[in-house]
Amino acid sequence: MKKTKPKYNQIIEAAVEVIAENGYHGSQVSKIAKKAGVADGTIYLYFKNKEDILISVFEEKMGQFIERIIESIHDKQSASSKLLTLIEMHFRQLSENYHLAIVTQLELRQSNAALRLQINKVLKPYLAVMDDIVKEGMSEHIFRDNLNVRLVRQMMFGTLDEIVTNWVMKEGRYDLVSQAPVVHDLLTNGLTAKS
Amino acid sequence: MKKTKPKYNQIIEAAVEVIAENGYHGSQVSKIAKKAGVADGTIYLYFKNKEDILISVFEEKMGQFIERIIESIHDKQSASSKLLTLIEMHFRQLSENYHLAIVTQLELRQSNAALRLQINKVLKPYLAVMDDIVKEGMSEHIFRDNLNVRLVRQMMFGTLDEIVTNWVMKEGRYDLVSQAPVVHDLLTNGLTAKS
Amino acid sequence: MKKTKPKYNQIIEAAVEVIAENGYHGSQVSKIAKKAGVADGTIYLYFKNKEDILISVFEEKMGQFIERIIESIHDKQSASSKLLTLIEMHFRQLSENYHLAIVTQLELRQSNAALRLQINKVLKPYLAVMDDIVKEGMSEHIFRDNLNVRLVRQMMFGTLDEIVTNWVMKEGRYDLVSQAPVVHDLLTNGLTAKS
Amino acid sequence: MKKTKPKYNQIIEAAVEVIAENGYHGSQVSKIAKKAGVADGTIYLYFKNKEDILISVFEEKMGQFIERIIESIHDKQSASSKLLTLIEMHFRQLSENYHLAIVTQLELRQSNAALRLQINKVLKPYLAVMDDIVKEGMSEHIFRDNLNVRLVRQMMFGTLDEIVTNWVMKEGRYDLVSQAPVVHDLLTNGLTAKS
DNA sequence: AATGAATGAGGATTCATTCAT
DNA sequence: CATGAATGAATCCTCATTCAT
Repeated sequence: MKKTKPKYNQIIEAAVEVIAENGYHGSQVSKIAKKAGVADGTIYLYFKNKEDILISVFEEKMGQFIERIIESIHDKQSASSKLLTLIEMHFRQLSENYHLAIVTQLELRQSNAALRLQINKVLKPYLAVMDDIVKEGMSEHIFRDNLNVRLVRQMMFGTLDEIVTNWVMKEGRYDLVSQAPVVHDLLTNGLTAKS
Repeated sequence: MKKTKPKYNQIIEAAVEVIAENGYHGSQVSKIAKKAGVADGTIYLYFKNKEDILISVFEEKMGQFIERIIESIHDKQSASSKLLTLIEMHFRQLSENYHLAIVTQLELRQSNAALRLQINKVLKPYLAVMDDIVKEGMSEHIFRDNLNVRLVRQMMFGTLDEIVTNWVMKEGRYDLVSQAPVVHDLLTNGLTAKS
Repeated sequence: MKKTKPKYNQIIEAAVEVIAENGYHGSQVSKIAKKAGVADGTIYLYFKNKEDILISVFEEKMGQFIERIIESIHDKQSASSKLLTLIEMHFRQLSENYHLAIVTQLELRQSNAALRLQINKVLKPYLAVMDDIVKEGMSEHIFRDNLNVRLVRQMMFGTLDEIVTNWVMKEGRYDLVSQAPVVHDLLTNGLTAKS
Repeated sequence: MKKTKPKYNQIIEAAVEVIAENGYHGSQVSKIAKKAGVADGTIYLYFKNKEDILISVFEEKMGQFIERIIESIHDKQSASSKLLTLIEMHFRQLSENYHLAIVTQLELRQSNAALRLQINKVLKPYLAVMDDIVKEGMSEHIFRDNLNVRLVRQMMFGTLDEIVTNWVMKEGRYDLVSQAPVVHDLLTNGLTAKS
């Protein structure tokens, strides 16, 4: 049976809340400790340093984020429906966790180069999922067979990321999930009018 | 006639270089002053505070950036060729100014929420140009007539931004400008195979 | 009958090693506990606090140190030969226990004033032995009869201490014990040429 | 004309007082700054870090200390009278500056290995003066001609150092300078009764 | 206009000690 | 007796900004 590490999770959850509320630079370790209900020093029994808290937050949360997306698209039949599901899940998960959305879209980007390298490493599996969908669509002949996978994936990720960031900066005042089909349509069919 | 304000420009140019070389957090006001060849205190005769330097850097540089794009697309006939030109110019200008690319794609994003609001304000005219192209394409019936302009523009900007950021993080080791036609094709035609 | 208290001695020995290897300020209680093979908390079943460990180290080690010197000089006939033996034993014991020498000559001196008062108390019997030799020499008329015992003892101890400290700082790269006769000669006959 | 660097000297003097009063570990940078009448940050315009303050205190004070001794013995005729003067000056200077005596005899020894290396470097010229006196005495045939200079110097320095340390620990309750002739006599003539 | 010496607020981290088990 | 997870106080240094010259 897996040990639950309650303190570790308390600190992770507290960090998300504190960063979302106070911003990256306003999030002192003592503030996170207080919110987590532990002593300052206890933080350092579970994390190497402050940066390690942030990396761990991202790893834990993105790990779940990606797992759920993989699960959801698993039983979808076509690359196209997989893409739609991915977009929906991407929007839904961040919609349903506004604090996390603030942290991933705004605050975590204020980190330094070293931390961003770690973040990119965590993102890799997600980008690989996108790559797989593109490749699958190509072999299914649903997508064009001469696509530059890297560029397509950058379009996909860049589009989703920018849309969520705008939504967060508008303080989540409109519905994000309902836009998934439109985004899916734009990505698959482009701007051009059908002749 | 506009005064040339040589010190002002010296400081702006110094700031771009210092930030590109030392990163956002390694760029102390004293370092910028030294590179600009002025005393620390002189900075505060031209800028309200450190944040004001950064905003001004972005305003000056993005101002030129956008102006040149507007100029370039001015004589293009169709929305589609305007979009291609915009993509080319976006890639070309950042390709040709690697220091600026580092600053806009990586370092300036480490700033706090307040600064990023300012940055978004500066970006507005650029986003408006994109919106206009989309609208023009719709009225020309080159693009579909039921496009959600905001979402399309977020797809466009997100795509370009993500592609340039990846290029910067790969240290500019491949050619960016030559990818413009492919990106244009992806945005206009999407992923789907032509029937 | 005295109980052997194995843990107590384990901790004392571990402390000497840890301090010699890591320096006074690099010797955390947890490090000593680990080397001794006990839990951190166990330390506090045998010692009042960290300072108490250090005092005890000094008491135990200096106790043996002094005992052996007293034993060695016991059967010597004259004050002069007692002095020679004391010098030899002082040098020999620290020579043969380099770790202890580092601790007594360098590391323990980094302690605070309170701890040093304790250390001086432990040294008292050793200084008394020196005083006795001086007094004996005076009553034997081997030494001058008007000596200021305190000053003489400070000269003796200061000389031996400085010589050993220099030797430790030179990392024990030369033989210490063989210098005992010269030091004995200097102390007894001084610098002056015989007429 | 030499610039007086008033702030630098203020900080040095403040450091001696603060360390003498509060001990090495009780001397926070902020306490030194306050006593010197400057802001905390000003300290760092003149010193690299806290350790650098301590090294500088020792350099400045020992520099003067040694200079005055060299000056005083300059016109003395024999090695023996030079030695007497050196002892007197050593005792006098520390007698007259009790704060400095506390710092050099007790507090500075609590420093780490790195700092002690620096201290030894500063002491070198003083030890060289002692060496010169011994050599001079040997060539004058006032001292024995087969003396081990290093050992003699260690005896001299160790003796003076131990005597001053004892005096400081007895809180300066007796006169130190008046003991110089006795110490001089002990060093030159040793313990042995004249036949 | 220009200088640059001086300011002083602010925070991550360590480690001796405790106490529930 | 023994454990070791948890505690929380305590401090050096940086750097944006000011202001007397």
